[in-house]
Amino acid sequence: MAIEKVTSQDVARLAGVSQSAVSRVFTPGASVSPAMAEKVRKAASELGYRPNVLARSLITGRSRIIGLVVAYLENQFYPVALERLSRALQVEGYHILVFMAENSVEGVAEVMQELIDYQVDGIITASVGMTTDLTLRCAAAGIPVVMFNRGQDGLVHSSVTSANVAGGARAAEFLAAGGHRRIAHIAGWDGSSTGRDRRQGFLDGLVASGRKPIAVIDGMYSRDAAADAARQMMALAEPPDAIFVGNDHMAFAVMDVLRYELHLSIPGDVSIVGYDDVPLAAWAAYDLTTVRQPVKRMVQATVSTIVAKIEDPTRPPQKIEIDGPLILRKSARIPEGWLR
Amino acid sequence: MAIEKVTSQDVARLAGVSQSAVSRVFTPGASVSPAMAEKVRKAASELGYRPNVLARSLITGRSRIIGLVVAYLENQFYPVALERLSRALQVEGYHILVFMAENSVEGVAEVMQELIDYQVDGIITASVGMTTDLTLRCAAAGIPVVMFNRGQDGLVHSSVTSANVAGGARAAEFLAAGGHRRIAHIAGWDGSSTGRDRRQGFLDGLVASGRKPIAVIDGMYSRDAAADAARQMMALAEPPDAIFVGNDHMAFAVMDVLRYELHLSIPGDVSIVGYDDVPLAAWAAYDLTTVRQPVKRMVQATVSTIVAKIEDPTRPPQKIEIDGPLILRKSARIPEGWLR
DNA sequence: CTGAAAGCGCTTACAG
DNA sequence: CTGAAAGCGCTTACAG
Repeated sequence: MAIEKVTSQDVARLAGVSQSAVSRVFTPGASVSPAMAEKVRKAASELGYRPNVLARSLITGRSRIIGLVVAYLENQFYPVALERLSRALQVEGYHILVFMAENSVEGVAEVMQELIDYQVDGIITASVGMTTDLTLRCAAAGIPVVMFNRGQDGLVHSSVTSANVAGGARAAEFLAAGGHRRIAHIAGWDGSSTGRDRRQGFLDGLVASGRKPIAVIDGMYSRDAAADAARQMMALAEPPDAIFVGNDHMAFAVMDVLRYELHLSIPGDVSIVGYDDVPLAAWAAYDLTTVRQPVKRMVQATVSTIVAKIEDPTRPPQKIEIDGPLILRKSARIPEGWLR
Repeated sequence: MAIEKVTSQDVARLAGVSQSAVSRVFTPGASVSPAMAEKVRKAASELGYRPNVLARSLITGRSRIIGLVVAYLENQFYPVALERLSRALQVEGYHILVFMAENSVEGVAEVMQELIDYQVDGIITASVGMTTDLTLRCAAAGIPVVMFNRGQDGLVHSSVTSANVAGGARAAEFLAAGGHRRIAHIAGWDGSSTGRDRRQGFLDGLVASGRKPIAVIDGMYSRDAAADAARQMMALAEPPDAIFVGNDHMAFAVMDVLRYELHLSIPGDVSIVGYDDVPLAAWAAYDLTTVRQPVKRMVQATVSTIVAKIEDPTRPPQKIEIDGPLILRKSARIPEGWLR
């Protein structure tokens, strides 16, 4: 049933040339005469021959596989990024091998091991915290790593994030300018750089406007945790009139609690600002004012960084930060005369 | 900087045994003495050795890579399925190589070619229509294919779907029992078996209740197309009082149009029933009554089917259909005494 | 430009 | 149980 695999040998035989010649025809940049190329291509297409990428990788040391380590896909930001990353990488001749990780040290360790087994040319991590241990092991194995949407203190790996501190500050400034008096923050996971940076930027921004948050709770990037945080905050004697939420995914949960459990109006009773601008944020049901993460440019930067590093392993790691605008929609009161 | 790769040779040298012995220790089922295993493992862990999966695949003819062809990830059903597929396959020792396809014949053709280049052990397609051409080429290359959430007329490949005809019928029966008088359908893409089957089941179910739909429009599994369809239907002299929508992703768009453009109440003015039961359907903002696709069981069936077929290529293709319940929420009037 | 040969890192008969 | 050897399908110096 299964037709025999056709190899460069078979093509060589049919074309009446050496096997090396066949290989050269399929190796960009190798020197072959037009006549040879012609003959070989004809035979190849007759047999339906294509080079075995895995065999090639054994000798070139390049698998053209990029490992993507990701912990969960419920937050719409990640599927969107995955789709874009995959398409952009395909254009460069790479493909993504998916590794779903538990967000635990052992989970990530196990995955890293498998990544190495598959001889991936590079690793992109998304939505995973990586410990220094693993970081070092990758460096030891000589595999370039780019952290997508997560930063790192040291300068071991490259990372691509949006300008989270600035974004958080922008949210603060906006909410302050909107005349809100009791501003709270449901933060992104404190174990992540994005969560910490957005919180930091937000608090700094508030201070710059001469204010302080009335409450800050870690929402863990989880719907349930964020919903609980919202309930807690709204049970305060003086509940917030504005909440900056660490990402859209949590903001949706918060909005659901405010509207459908507490029967509050948004932004009438409480203004909500999110972070990410996932497609769902633009749907009428939420219509969420949010700080956009420029996924397209983040993906471009990620792809070009990792490709460059694969081609030249001596390249130093880069920290890339891309600024994103505040997208005005209907979930937060817009300050008079606000022009962005 | 990049530490040298450690090979089975290196381990053999350190352990003072032959390279084949090292290989055997890492080959499940090969015969090695406990003493040998002990020695080799010690040397291996000392050097941080792990077998090169790609080199292994060259000789075994098994890459332990499954190609996943998927067209888009905006519909939350697919990221959820991707995550579950990936985790389940990881347990079986496989990983997913992602191929984002254009939903065109050429797009899929190009992708199929690359799939073969990477020597994938099997292919799972999701959200893609495949033409018979490609179908045959895969068979020719001897690569097992399982179509996830899409059926096929012939019996060339295996497929795993939910019981779409039955599901559509269930929706019809439910809406009819709810006493709706003007029932319409925004159908899934007519080019897909799921879209056609759900429509067919729905129409049959309506007939069984002695009714006919007042309108049927192809929503193309697209938010925009579905929204347009909703606008068209609601502009009718006698607009529908219930709409069965071919999947949740479109149903959300329809609900947004009804509520926020037309200021109608759901289910007060119009009942909505969807299909899939994606996580978002349970969120309070939509609270969508929908026919569940049992993703977990569909994934299990997909994984076991493809693994079995890889292990025994003579296995005949299978068509697996898994029944899913109607999940009652708040977007559709519940008939009195309705007990499921 | 072209071919013969070595070798990438493994697995797997084949002897012993 | 163990080792020497062949070979998976390629790429790439090395001669010519």
